[in-house]
Amino acid sequence: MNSPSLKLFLTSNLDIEEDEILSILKSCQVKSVKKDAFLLRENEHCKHTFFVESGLIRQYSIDDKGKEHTISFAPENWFVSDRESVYFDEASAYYIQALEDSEVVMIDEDFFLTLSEEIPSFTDFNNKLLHNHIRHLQKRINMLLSACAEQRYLEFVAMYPDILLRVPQTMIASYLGITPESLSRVRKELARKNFKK
Amino acid sequence: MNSPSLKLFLTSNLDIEEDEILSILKSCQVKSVKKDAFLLRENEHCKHTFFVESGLIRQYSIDDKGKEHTISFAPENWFVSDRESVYFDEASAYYIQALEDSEVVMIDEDFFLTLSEEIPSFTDFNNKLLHNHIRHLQKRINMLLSACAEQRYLEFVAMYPDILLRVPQTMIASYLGITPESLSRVRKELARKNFKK
DNA sequence: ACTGTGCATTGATGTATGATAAGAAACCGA
DNA sequence: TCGGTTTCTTATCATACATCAATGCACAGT
Repeated sequence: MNSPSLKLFLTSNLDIEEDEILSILKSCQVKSVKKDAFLLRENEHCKHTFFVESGLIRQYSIDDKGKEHTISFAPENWFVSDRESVYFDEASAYYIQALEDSEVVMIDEDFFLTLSEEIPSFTDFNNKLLHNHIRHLQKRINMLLSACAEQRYLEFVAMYPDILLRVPQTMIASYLGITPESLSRVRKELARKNFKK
Repeated sequence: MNSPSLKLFLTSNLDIEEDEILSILKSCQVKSVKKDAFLLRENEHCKHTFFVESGLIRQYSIDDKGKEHTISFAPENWFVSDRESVYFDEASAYYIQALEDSEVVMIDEDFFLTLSEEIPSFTDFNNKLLHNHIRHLQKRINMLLSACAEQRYLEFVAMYPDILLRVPQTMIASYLGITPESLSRVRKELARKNFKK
C-alpha cells in the first residue's frame, strides 16, 4: 500500500478502523505520472477520480479556437476528476494533465460503492465533499461575473498562494479567464502600486 | 397538502409509496410569494431549500459597485437555495426573489434527513441531483471562460427558451455577465444576420 | 385618456483587455 | 557550459464591451 496521504485523509474524516481502510485501499491502484503526461484526454470516458498523493495536476478544456481554459489545479491531497463523465458515463470535454511528476491514487466507482456500503459515515462525508465542490464553483462563477482582471488575480493569490509559485503564469491567466499578457500587466501595475505606498 | 408538483417529482424519482410521501410532505410548509418578494436576503442564514411549485424565482448577488449578478433562474419544478448557507450554516451572499407570483415548498434539513433515513433510494437520488448541479456549474464556468457575448446569449436561448420570454433582458444580461445595452446590440445583430439569410 | 415608471433601444465615446510581435529572462537537457 | 525552449515582459495596435446619455415604448395606476 502506497497512498499514505489518502489513508490519512480518509481516517481523519471517516469513522473507520485502520485495517478496514487498508483492505479497501488495497483495491486502488497507485499511478506515477511524469510531468506533462495525461490522465485523461478530451472525448475519452473518465473512469476514475484521482487523489493526488504528491505533485500537481491540472484540468483544462480547449475551445474551438484552440485556446486552453484551466478548470482546476489539484495539488497534494486534492481530488481531480471529470466526475460528470464518470457519473453519467459521458465522453469528457476535458484534459487532465500532470504539471509536475506526480503520484495519484486511481479511485473507481466500486471504491465509492464499497465505502458507502461498509462505512455508514461515508455518505455524509461524500455529501460534504460535493457541497464543498459546489460552493467552490459558485464562488468562481460569481467572480467571473463580477470581478475585473486585477481582482481576479488578487483573489487567486489569496486563495492559492502555494499554487501560484508552482505553475506558469500562462496557466494562471487561463484559470482567471484573461490572457497571459494581461496578467503580466496586472502584476506590473500591482507592483507599481505597492512600491508607491 | 398542496404541493402536487413536488409530490410528482419525488414519486417519479424515488422508490416510494404514495402515502409515505404524503406523510413526509405534510411537514413541509407551502408559501405563496408575491412578485418581487424576497425568500432570502444577503447576510441572512438560509434555512430552506425551495421547490418551485409555480411561478419563477431568481437568485442573485450584488457586488461592491451595486451591480446585480444573476446566479440562477428557477421556474416550476426547480429547486433554488443557497445550499452552502444551509449546509455550512453561513451568512448568505445572495438574494432570492420572486419574479412572478409564485408558490414554493419550503424544505428544511430535517426533510432531507427523514428522506434519507426512510427511503433507501434517496441517497442515490440526492447524489444524482448534486452531480447534476455540479455539471451545470462546470458548464457555466467553461462558458464564462471561453465564450463571447453572442455565444453566451445563443447558449442561453438554446438551454432556457422558456425562461427567455418570462424575464426582463436586464436580468438575462446579468446572468450572461454583460450589460443590458450589449445584450440589446447582440440581439439586433443576430436579427440582422437572420434576415440576410 | 393621461401620466409616470421601468425597460429596451440607439448613438457617441471611453477603456480594459485581446491580438500580434519581438526582445529579455529563466529554465532545462545534453 | 552551452544552445535551445519555454516563459515572461513590453510595446503597439485593434476591438469587444462598458459607460453615459437621450429617446421611444409599453404598461399600470389614477
